[in-house]
Amino acid sequence: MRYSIGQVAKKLGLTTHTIRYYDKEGLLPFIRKGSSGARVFEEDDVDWLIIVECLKRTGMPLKEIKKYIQLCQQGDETLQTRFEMFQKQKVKIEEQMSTLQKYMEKINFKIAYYGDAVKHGTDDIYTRNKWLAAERERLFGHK
Amino acid sequence: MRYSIGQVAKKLGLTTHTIRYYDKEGLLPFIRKGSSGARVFEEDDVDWLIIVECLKRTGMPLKEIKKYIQLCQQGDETLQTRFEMFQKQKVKIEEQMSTLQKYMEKINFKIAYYGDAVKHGTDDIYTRNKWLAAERERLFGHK
DNA sequence: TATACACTTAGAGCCTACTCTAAGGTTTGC
DNA sequence: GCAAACCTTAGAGTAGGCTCTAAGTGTATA
Repeated sequence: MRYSIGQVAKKLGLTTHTIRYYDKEGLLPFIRKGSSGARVFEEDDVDWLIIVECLKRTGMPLKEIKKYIQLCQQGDETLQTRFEMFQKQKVKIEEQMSTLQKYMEKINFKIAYYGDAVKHGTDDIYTRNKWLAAERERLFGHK
Repeated sequence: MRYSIGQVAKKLGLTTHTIRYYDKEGLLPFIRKGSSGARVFEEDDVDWLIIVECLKRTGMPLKEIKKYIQLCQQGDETLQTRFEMFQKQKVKIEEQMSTLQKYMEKINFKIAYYGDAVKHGTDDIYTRNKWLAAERERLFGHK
């Protein structure tokens, strides 16, 4: 199966502009053009774009994704490097998840706080921001 | 306890430039200035900045954070709105976590793939990208 | 008193990642 | 054979979020 840029864009939730931009930036080096000059996406190219999306959405800058592509193009000598790259990315994702978890606790505190405040019709200065005060004390090391 | 902009920056892992930028953008409307014109951070102001960081790091644009501040300044009538704002932010974080989880699966697949490839010293085209092929088929609806 | 190191402002510059426009070529269906 | 709906390029513009500079003021220590 072969796909046009528009079909791929639609399926992956990107715009055709964005995909062409990625191509211009060297992120899609394997794409061929048909006789009319239009990009033809083979299944492998779609798989590739899915990986680009995955790396981008987990916080890897396009420049670094490009480096990965260059590693791929250099052949089997870079397999170990590529392996390590994905291991690092995994650690990065784990960090992001635990960071999100940490922020979730603050948000939950705020929800509890505003839940109370809404119930009483006003901010309760006595219970206000207990969690935050604890966090500030942790950062600054005193009460 | 009172803090200078430099002390706060160091503790929160921001630069003084960034904090001044936030102030300029209206994100720190409560900060007072000392006799020499320097910003004086009270404990409440630090707590406030911690919340700004929390919202920003969980993907809220500075503009929207500013709207929250404006709600805070409008008093008790906006308590319900603020409550809902944090509830929405919680949902957003949950979505981010499940998205990360989804991408983590792809990364794990790639790690397994490269683990194999490193072991054999070359890409194995037979097992290559099985997961990705499945994903592509899911998106495009055929084999 | 000198020197270092804070702090201040206004405003320019930068980076990433798009996003869009203009002008045009190709393909598809009636 | 022509309109609609694709596709192409080069390149300009935009948004968000900093990041830095210049020029200056204030404070603290030797």
